[in-house]
Order: sequence, then C-alpha cells, then structure tokens
Amino acid sequence: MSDKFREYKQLDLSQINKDVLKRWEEDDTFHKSISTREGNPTFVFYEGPPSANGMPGIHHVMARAIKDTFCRYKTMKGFRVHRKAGWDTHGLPVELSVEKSLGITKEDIGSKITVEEYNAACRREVMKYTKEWEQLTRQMGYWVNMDDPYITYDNRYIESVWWLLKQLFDKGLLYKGYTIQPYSPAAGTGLSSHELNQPGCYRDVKDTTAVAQFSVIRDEKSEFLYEGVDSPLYFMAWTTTPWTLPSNTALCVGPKITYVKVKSFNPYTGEPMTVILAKDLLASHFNPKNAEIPFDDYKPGDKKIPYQVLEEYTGAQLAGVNYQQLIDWVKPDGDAFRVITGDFVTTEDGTGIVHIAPTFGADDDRVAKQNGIAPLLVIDKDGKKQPLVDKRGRFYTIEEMDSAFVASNVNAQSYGEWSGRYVKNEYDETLDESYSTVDVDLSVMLKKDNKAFKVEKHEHSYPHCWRTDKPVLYYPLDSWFIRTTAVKDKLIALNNTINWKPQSTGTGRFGNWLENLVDWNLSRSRFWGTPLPIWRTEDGAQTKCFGSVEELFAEIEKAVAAGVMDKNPYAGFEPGQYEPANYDKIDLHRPYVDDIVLLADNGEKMFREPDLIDVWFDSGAMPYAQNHYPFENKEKYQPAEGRGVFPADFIAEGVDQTRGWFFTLHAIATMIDESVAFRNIISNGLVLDKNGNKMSKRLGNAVDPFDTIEKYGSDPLRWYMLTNSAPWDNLKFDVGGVDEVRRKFFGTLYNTYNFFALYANIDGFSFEEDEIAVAERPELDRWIISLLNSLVKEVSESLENYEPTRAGRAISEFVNENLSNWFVRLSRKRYWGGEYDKDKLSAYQTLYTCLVTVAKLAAPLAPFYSDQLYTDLNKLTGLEPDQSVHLAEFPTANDALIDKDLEQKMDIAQRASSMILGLRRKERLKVRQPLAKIMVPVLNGRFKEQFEAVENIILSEVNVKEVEYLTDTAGIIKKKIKPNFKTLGPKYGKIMKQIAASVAQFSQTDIAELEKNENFSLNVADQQVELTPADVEITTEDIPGWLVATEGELTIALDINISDELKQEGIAREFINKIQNIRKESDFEVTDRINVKIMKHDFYNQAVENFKDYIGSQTLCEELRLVDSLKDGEGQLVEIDQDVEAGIVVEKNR
RNA sequence: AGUCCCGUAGCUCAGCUGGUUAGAGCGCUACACUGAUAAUGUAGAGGUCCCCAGUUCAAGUCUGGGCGGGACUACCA
Repeated sequence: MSDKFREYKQLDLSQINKDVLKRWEEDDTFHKSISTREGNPTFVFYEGPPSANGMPGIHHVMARAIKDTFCRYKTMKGFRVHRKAGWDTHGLPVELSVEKSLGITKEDIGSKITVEEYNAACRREVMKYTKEWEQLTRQMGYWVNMDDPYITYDNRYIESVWWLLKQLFDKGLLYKGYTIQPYSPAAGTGLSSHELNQPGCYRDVKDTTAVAQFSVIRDEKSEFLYEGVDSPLYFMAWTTTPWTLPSNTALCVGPKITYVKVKSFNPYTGEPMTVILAKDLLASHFNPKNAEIPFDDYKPGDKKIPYQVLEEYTGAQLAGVNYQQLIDWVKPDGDAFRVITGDFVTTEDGTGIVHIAPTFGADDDRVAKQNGIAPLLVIDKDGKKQPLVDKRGRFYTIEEMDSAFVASNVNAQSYGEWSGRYVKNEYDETLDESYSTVDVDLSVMLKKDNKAFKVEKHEHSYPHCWRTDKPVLYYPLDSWFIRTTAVKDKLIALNNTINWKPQSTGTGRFGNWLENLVDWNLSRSRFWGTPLPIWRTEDGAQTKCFGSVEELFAEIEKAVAAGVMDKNPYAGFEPGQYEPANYDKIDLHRPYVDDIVLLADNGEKMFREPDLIDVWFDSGAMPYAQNHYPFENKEKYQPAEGRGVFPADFIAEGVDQTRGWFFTLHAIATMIDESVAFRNIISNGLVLDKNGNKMSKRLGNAVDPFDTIEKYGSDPLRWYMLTNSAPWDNLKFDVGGVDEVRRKFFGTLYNTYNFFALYANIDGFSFEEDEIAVAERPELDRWIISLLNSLVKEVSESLENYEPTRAGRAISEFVNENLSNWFVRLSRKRYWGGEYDKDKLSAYQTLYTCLVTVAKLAAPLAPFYSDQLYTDLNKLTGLEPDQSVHLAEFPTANDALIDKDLEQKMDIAQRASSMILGLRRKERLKVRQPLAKIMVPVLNGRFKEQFEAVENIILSEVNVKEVEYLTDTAGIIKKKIKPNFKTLGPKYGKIMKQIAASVAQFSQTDIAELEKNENFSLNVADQQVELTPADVEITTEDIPGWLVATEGELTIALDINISDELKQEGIAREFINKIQNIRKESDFEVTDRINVKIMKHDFYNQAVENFKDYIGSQTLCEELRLVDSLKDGEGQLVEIDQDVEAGIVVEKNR
C-alpha cells in the first residue's frame, strides 16, 4: 500500500478508461455489484434488445448511458439490479442484408438457394457485429449481464413466445381476419410499403371520378334535416375509384367540419334536389354567381343552375343519419349505410363527405370497424367471405358465389351485366385502351339514375406494381390478429399508472395511440422469424395452436403413428428437458415447421399457417421469454417474498419505440397478466449531428463511438450526452461539447484532486486523525459542507425522479463554482506552509470529504473517473469499506449540516468580492496592493450580521484592511426604491402602472418617511394606496464622493487612498510574487528553503527592510539581504513598479 | 394528414406556480491573477425570447392560430 496519494502529471481520461476497465475485470466488480446485494430488494431493468446486424452508433451510447446510470444508481442505493442483455435477431432488415450479401432476391429463395441455406445465412448475418457491440458495451462502461443473453431466434425463446401466443389463443384474443394491404392483381401478390416506395411506383394517372348522391332515409334520426326541404335530400360524396361504390357501406364526415344544405337541381337530369356537402367546398360545386338566379327561371338543360343555401350543420350533428344503398347489387350483413365521423376527413377536395368502402381502403376499414359498420362481402362456393372484387381484379361472378347467398343477398338482375368485369382494364389483356372502363360505365349508370352530380376526369397519383407496371388495388388480405381492442380500457388504465419521462409521451403519443387502437396485425409473409404455431385444416374449420414444443412433439408423434408423416423431424428431442443441448437438436424456424403436417381430431390433415409473426412481438415478449418462462424460472415470477423479475422497474429507449417496443411490452403484459410491463420509463430523443441533421453513414455525418471513446474516454462522452440537454430532447451532438466537458468538469475535478494530493502528501495527511466535528470547523468549511449536503439531496432527488440532466448539472456546478473556484481558491493559504494545526486538518478533511462524496455522486453518470478518484483517495485512507465506488453506498444528506443562512452569507461574500475586484480593475489597482478600507451601507441588522460573518473572507480575498459599516443616519447614502409587483399587483391590479410611476418619483425624504413609519399613503387615480416596507424594495445606490459598485441590494464603496505603509506592503507582496515565480522557474521543491539577495533601490529599500520577516515567511526564505551590487550575470531583473526594476538573486539554502 | 417534441445571445442550453435590468457555459475582445500553472479570475460586446392574436394591471412563461426543425403513425375520398 502506498503512503502517498497518487499524483498525476496530466489528466488522460482515455487511459483511465482502460485502467479502470482492467481493474473491473480483474476484481470482477460487476458481478460483485450484484452478489453483494444478495437478499436485498430487487430493481428490475429490461434491456430493449438491439439487432447485431448493424454497427452500433453514437446514439446507442446515449440510450445506454441513461440505462446504465440508473442501474448503477440503484445498485449504490442497495438494490440487487437485474439487467439481462439480449439480441433482437429476426426481421426484414436481416433478410435484406442477407439478400444483399448473397446477391439474391426473394424470388430466388427456393430456387437458387434453399430455404435451409437462406435461414442459415440469416443466422450468421444477424450476429455479424456482435463483437463490436460487446466492445462498445464494455468500453462505454455499460454494465449489463452478458453472460447469458437472450436471443430471439433461440428455440427456447421461441417456445416462450409460442406459450404466450397460446395464452392469447385460449383467451380468444388471437384470430384470423383481414387487413387492407396494397395488392397487385396482375402479380397475384401483396406488396410491402417498402416495395411501394420504389422509385416510379407512384404515377400520375387520369381516372374517371364521380360525385355521387346518396339518398337520405327520412326517419326520426334525419327529421331535423327536412326543415324547409321540398325536394329529395342527398349527401354528396366524391370518389376517384367509382368501382368501389358498389362496396360502399358508410359515409364519413369530419365531426368539426361545417356542412351546408343546398337547394338546387341535378345538372344531368334537371330534377330538383337538396344536397348536403361541406361549406368550404360549396364554391367548387356551385358557382357563387348562380346564387342570384331565380329558381322559377330554371329549365332542365340550362348551363346556369340556381341554388340556395338553406341551413348549416356540423359533422357531429349528421352522424347517425341513414341513407339508401347507392348501388343495390349485394346486401351486406350487419349495420351499414349510416353517416359516421372520422378525424381524417378534410375539406381540401371532394365534398367533405367521404365514401367508405371498408374492403378497399385502409382508412375506410379502420373507421368502419371503430363504428361497427359492416364491410360489403360475398360468400364464395367454399363458404368463405370475399370482397366483391376477386384477387384477379374482377367483380365476382354469380357462378362463383354460394347459391344460398346469391338467393338471399344478391340482386342478380342489376348485378348480372357487371359480374366478372375487371375493375381496371389493365388487368384484362384482351382489352385495348378504347374499351370503356367500369369506372366510366358505372358513372354513366349513376347519371341516368339521377345519382351522379358530377363526373369528370381527374389526374392524381396512384401506386403501381413495380413488377408488372399495373395499378395496385388496396385489398383485404388474410392475416392473424391480436384482439388488442378487446383490452383497450385495461391498456389505458394501466398506462395511467406508468411514470413516463417525459410525461407528455405517455399521455400524448402513447396515450393517443391507445385511444385509437386497432387490432394488432401479427402476420408477416417472411422467411426469417418466429413461425406462427398454428395448424389448420384446409377448410379452416379445425385449428390447433401450440404453446410448447412438448405439445407439438406429441402431435407429431400422433401424426407419424397415423401415417400422415413419415417420421418425426424432431426425433431425439426430449420433451420437458430444458438443457440448451437438448434444444439445439431441433429448429423451430421455417422451413422445418412447414414440413410438419398434423392430424385433426376429425382425421383431416392440418397444415401450418404459413405466416411468421411480427418481430415486435418477439421483443415485447422478452419479460417472459428472456427467462424461458414458464418452462423455467417460474419461481422468479411468483416469488415467495420480495420482488421477482416482473414487471420491470425501469426501461429506457428512444422515443421512436413508442409504438414499437413500448407498446408491445405493454400490450403483452396487459393481456397475459393484467399488469404493466414497466413502472418507469425514459423515452429519449434522437442524436442528431451538430447542425441538427439526422446522422447517416450516407451523408458521412455519423460519429463513430469507438473513435470518440478512444480519444476522450467514455466519461466525458456520457456526461456530455446526459447533461447537455434533457434526455427526451434531441441532442445536437458536437464533439466540441465533449471536449468542453473534459476541460470544464473533469479537468477541474482532476485539478482539485491533484491540488489536494500535492499538499496532503507534503503534510502527510492520510485522514488518520479523528474527524473534526463540523461545528468546530471554520466558516468556509461549514459552508462547503452545507452545500455538499444540499447537493447530495438534489442529486438523489433528481435520480429518484429519473432526471439525470439535473443531477449532472448540479454536480458540475458544485465542483466548478463552489468547490474549485471558491473553497479551494480561498483555502489555498491554509494548505501551504504553516503548522499542521486544527485549521489545516479541517481544511484537508473537508476537501477530502467533498472529493469522495463527489466521486460517489458522479459514479452513476461517469463510472470511470469517479472510480479512479474514489480509489486514489481511499487507497491511502482506507476509510471506505468497498474497493470500488460502484460497490459503495450512495451518500445520504445530513439535514443538520445544511445551513441556509451560511450559504446566504457566502453568497454575499462571493458577490462582494467580485464587485470589489471589479472596482480595483477599473482603477487599475493591482490586488497585490493592499487598500485601507471598504464601506458598506447597512439597511438592517440582519444584513450587517451576515456581512460581518464573512468579513474576513472578503477582506483577504480582495486585499483590503477593514470594513466600515455605514448606517443611514448620516444621510450620506443615496437610496433607490422600486415597487414590489408581486405583493402590490394582486391588491391594486389596474392602477399598478400608475403606482409604479409614483414610486419612481419618490424623493430621499419620502423613502426615509416610509422606512420610519413603516407606512406611506399615496393617492393614485382617486384611490388610496397604502405602502408598507414589504410592498417596496429599497436599495442603496450611491455613496456620494466614493468609488461605488451596486448589484441588487448590495452596495460597496472602496477607499482608494494608499498610505506609505500600504504602499510598502504592496511592494513587499510584489517581491513575494516575483520570488515565488523564480522558485518555480528554477524547479525548486515546494518545501525548499532559500536565500535571497536584492540590489538596493531607493524606491523599495524601506519596504524590504520593514517587511523582511513577512517576505521571508511567505517564500521560505532564510536570509534576505539588500546588497549594493550584484556580480555580472548574477541573478535577474524583475519589475517591481512602473519603471522600477530590481536585481534579485534566489538561491537554494543548502 | 394526425400525434408528440423542440424554437431564448454566433453555438449549446437554464429560466420553478405569470411579477418589471432575461441568465450560464463555449466562442470573441480586453484586463487581471499566479507554487492548482498546458490551469484560473473579472469584465465587455452580443437578444424582435420564431411570428400573429388573445387573457391579464403585468406574458419568454398561460390560451388560440400560424411558421420552421425533428420523430412516429398513417397514407386518403
């Protein structure tokens, strides 16, 4: 063990990073931080699994710094912290990068490459950057348990996921339905949004559009609309796809949009009518000039059609009104033909009323479901429900429909001629461009039926299939869904119990998302992912969902026994045996599961539903699947005592996960356990480049975390990210800021430590003396201890509230402003020279305590340097029982040591000193020149008492001999008065401005009177105003005839007359300074004794003689002589005053 | 398009429940200090608190509406 505190030549945080890492590894500190908390309450953290198929970026440092900070903090608070690492391994990005690296497309899977080979490639690809990730985790000091990470492709993980799906299936929350997706009839395939966003897919095309008239049904719900109406009443709705009109089942209005009822004539038939449309769009359908035309003058066929606005309604009022089906081909089953409201409705184009065909529009489908509107479906020969248009893009033929359905629901007469027609001519190779389209023919039909208001060509952007160049349809496709809407209320209720940081994300983005919840579409047509564990007979009548490998294994055995399968592909697997080796024998991925054919209870064959599940389900399942629950670790979920591993106390990820991981965690936990998955959450913002642009490799503005850590060390990087802006604000990342943190915060802290070490080593301080009671320590020490305890309080509160930014900023402010710039600066003299007395000891003990406490407070945020600082301090003193700061207990504040009055006093001292230094500078009076006195006007006793307490500190700081307190009896102080708006405002309100004006006019006599009587009456705007001292702020402004500075309520005058005595002392201090410089330049040890010779000069001979002892004591000079001359080349010249130079020789005393 | 975040000095950010000279750091300029020394201190210059309306005696702060940047979710008659 060393007998000295370690001293540094310079601060190398990058090296410290490496040293500390090495020590952590040698001492196994991370595991100790858990094992030493054995039996304590747990703190559960969930790691949102990253995908290792991409390189980690600087933004990962951000999220992980936050995570790490709170896990370390809770550890220091005594909790046993759970934090298991994990990897997200499934999904489209993996598939895409495999395809890129193999140079294949999805088309090639199964032909150029087998599914087996493809999957094997995915498995390799997904862990490609594991090493880099682990390295970053290590280097940045992110403590997470990587011994046994969860991996979503692992069979055991998948098994837990299956178990969860089975629970949902059993609860009736898993069902097969459809969703509206882009679909290419020509290619016979659904398209992903990714494919749709290929260049050239959206093209401007001219389509026939129609404004149709939907006839209102007159009943009690619509009666209010008939006021003043004497012709048939219609809603008007516009569509760019008239072929969807036969599938219309609702009309949608904006609840806040204003609609008008207009009396006019149908332009094609000339029939009188009354129509409803959005007020904002009136002018685009009715020419305002025609409003003047008398109705009687109108004849059918006239170009100018008169109209008259009868009434206005809001969309909300229209909701619920029923209308007649526009085209009566097929009757829907269920509620339909009703006006509903939707927020997405605008008045930008059309009529402000949107035609809803739930089978052919995503918005339509959603809004219809929310309002209980049925889609228009037909039943085919197999008994399956189908939209009116089949997958080839044709209206279903009557022959292909179920005959009973045709009899009950289909109007064969009107539908007949349309049956089998392609809705887009492009789908029929035999048709040329001249052939009229369904859109046109339907529009013509509507015109004839008095149901069309306007039919015209309209150019708009429409998506096309990138493979066939033909238009895409939005089409319902089969998918498996989780019925999250069934638990919507529960989701919302549970969300309200979660502590969101920031709160607005929880109530806003996340809360709104829950309010507008739709069922979770679980299906993905992919290859690399968790397969849906559902087998069905071909007709879909029999369904089995498996919640474990064991169940599936048993069914396979049954199928093999019945001869449905040749052999069990999972033969050799031992059900119920949970060793990894056992699970390595099987593969639950495609294509292996696809080959499994099972036997239904009725003897039919069952095939797996080919979909994979949404990868978000994988990650949302991690609270369970990371522990292979419920197959293993079941006891951790229902612990006999204390807390188990569910739910999490804390999670943190980017705000982009709100509808991703945050939602899936929340949804799964709610559905499985009616519990939250996490209690506290920080959703952090993005890391942008310094100009506020998104970082990307392509733009070359991405910052490499490894380089940054290598250069600066992790601590400044982490500190910068955590303190520069609140975690939930976006961070404009600027390396310059990291460097600033290094200099400002770590540099200062390091300097403070080094200063301490330097003198402590000289004096042999090792904190072996008894601790001096705080009450017995000097004012300055009690002050910094008070601030330190206030700091502990603030940091603890901030971290308890998940606000790392506040914590970090408070620590930094303490270290820079108070500890270094005030405490150490004022205490310097206490450390160097002099006796090793109680004051010196107190100075050491106080500084030591501050440093070690700061190390602990900063440890969660800056784990490396804090540990180094802690270790350097503790190595010698052995005061702390723990070998690492991360095993130590987090400090707790001692309220008894917080002295707000003292903090106030020191604040006065700091401000007074800086004001006096300001005055000196103005007069070009060096601080080395002592001055006689300062004068301070005193307005009340309390102020005087406070000032007196810190008088000596101020005087020595500014090098002035004494303070003179001025009471105002002498009348030499000029005062200033200002109204106190906070007290007067509420009392006098409106006349506040006049009062302020009157008060500003107060004379010195007025002010004196107010102070004396503690009351002053004013008459303002015929109102009596009573002022008490509390209603005004009286400050001193000036002391005529003196050099004065004023700041707030503090006024100080400086006496700048310099007596001979003072002048001499100034000269003496000048010499001290010069001699000290020479000592330093000559590389003398701080403790070396010296002899000094000074060549005589009338300017300073007297001063040197008079202050000989003083100079000697300050510079450790044994012998100080004034000499007549110096030898040539001996000594050096120093400037003592303007144009006065002294020859001086400084020698070591041997 | 909807939801959410952000907009204060050249840059990065504070500014608590509204209260009258709008702050800090960096950068710039000047000066000072000096046995913490590749440090440090003090000051100066630098502001349309994004814009417009409203509430109020009083708005950087509250309300409404815009504008700009960003994120997510949707893609539409």
